[in-house]
Amino acid sequence: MSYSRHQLIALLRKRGIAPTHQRLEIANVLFSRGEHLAADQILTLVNERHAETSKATVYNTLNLFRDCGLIREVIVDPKRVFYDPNTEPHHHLYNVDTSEITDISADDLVVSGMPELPPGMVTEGVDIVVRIRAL
Amino acid sequence: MSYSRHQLIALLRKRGIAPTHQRLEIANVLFSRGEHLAADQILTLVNERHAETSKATVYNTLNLFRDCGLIREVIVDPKRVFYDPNTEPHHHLYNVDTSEITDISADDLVVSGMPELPPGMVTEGVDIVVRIRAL
DNA sequence: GCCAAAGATTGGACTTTGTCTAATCCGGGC
DNA sequence: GCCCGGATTAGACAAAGTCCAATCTTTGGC
Ligand SMILES: [Mn+2]
Ligand SMILES: [Mn+2]
Ligand SMILES: [Zn+2]
Ligand SMILES: [Zn+2]
Repeated sequence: MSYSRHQLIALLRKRGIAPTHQRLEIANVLFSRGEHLAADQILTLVNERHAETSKATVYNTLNLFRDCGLIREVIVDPKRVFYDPNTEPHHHLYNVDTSEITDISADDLVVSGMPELPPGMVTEGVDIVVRIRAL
Repeated sequence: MSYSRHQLIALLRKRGIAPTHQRLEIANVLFSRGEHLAADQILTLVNERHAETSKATVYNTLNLFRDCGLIREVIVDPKRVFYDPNTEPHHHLYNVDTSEITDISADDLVVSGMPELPPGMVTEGVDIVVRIRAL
C-alpha cells in the first residue's frame, strides 16, 4: 500500500505528468493511504510536517490528476468532492454520519435493466452509492 | 401534473407543515413541474412574476421539505444540490454536459449482491446515477 | 373578527469550497 | 551556469449555502 518515490514518479510519467515535488507529495497521500480524501484533507496531510504546498496547487493537481485519469471524483457529499485513487469501476458505501467512504467491488454489486440511452448519448459511468448510518 | 392551491395545502398539512404563501409557491414549482431543480432555479421561478420570496426562505423551505420527507435531494453535481419532488425509490440519468436529470424507475433498474453492512448500520438508501454525455 | 404568542420571513453578513490571475519560482536541457 | 516554459503561489474572487436579529404572518383562543 506504500509507494516508493520512483514508483510514484513512474505513475505520473506514465500519464505524461511532470513529477514535481508537490505533485509527488499529493500522489503519495492519495496512493499510499488508498483512502477517499477531500481537497482540504489532502492539503492538511501534505503540509503536516512542514508547509510547502499551497491550496491552489492542491486544487490544480487534483484537477490535473482527474483529467489524466489517474484518480476519480466521488460525488456523495453536497459539501465537498472526494478523490479516489482507485479508477477501476467500483461502487461506494457512504456513512452519512461520519462522511466515511468505503469501496464496494463492482464484481459483487451488479445492476441489471439499464435503460437504453437517448440516441447519440453514451454512458460515461454508473455510480452506485449505498448510504448507511448508525442504528 | 398541475396542483391546485388546496391540493398543495393538503400536501403540506399532511406532513405538519404550515402552508404559508412562500411555501406554497415553492411547493407549486416543485410538484407542478415535476422536475429536478436546484435552489437558485427555484428562487428564480418563484419570483418570476413578482419578487416575493427571499433566498433564505427558499433554502429554509427546501431543508424543511427534505426533513419532512416531502422531497429528496439528488447529489450528482458537485456544484449544487438538486431537489426531487419524487420521493419514491428510483434512480437517475445525469447528463454531464447539460446537468439535466431524468428518472429511471426502480422497477427497471435492479441491483443484486448488496454487501452486508457493518453491524449496527442500516441502509438509508441506494442511489444509482448513470452519467451520460453526447457523442 | 380581534389579539397575542408562536412561528415564518427577510436582508445582509458570513462561511466554505473552489477558481482565477499575475507575479515569482524552478529545474532539465543546453 | 543560464534560460525558458511550465509549475507554484498569495490572495482576490465567485457561488452555494447558512446564520442572525429584526420584522412580519399565521393561527388558535376568546
Ligand atoms: Mn516534503
Ligand atoms: Mn405569488
Ligand atoms: Zn472508491
Ligand atoms: Zn428523480
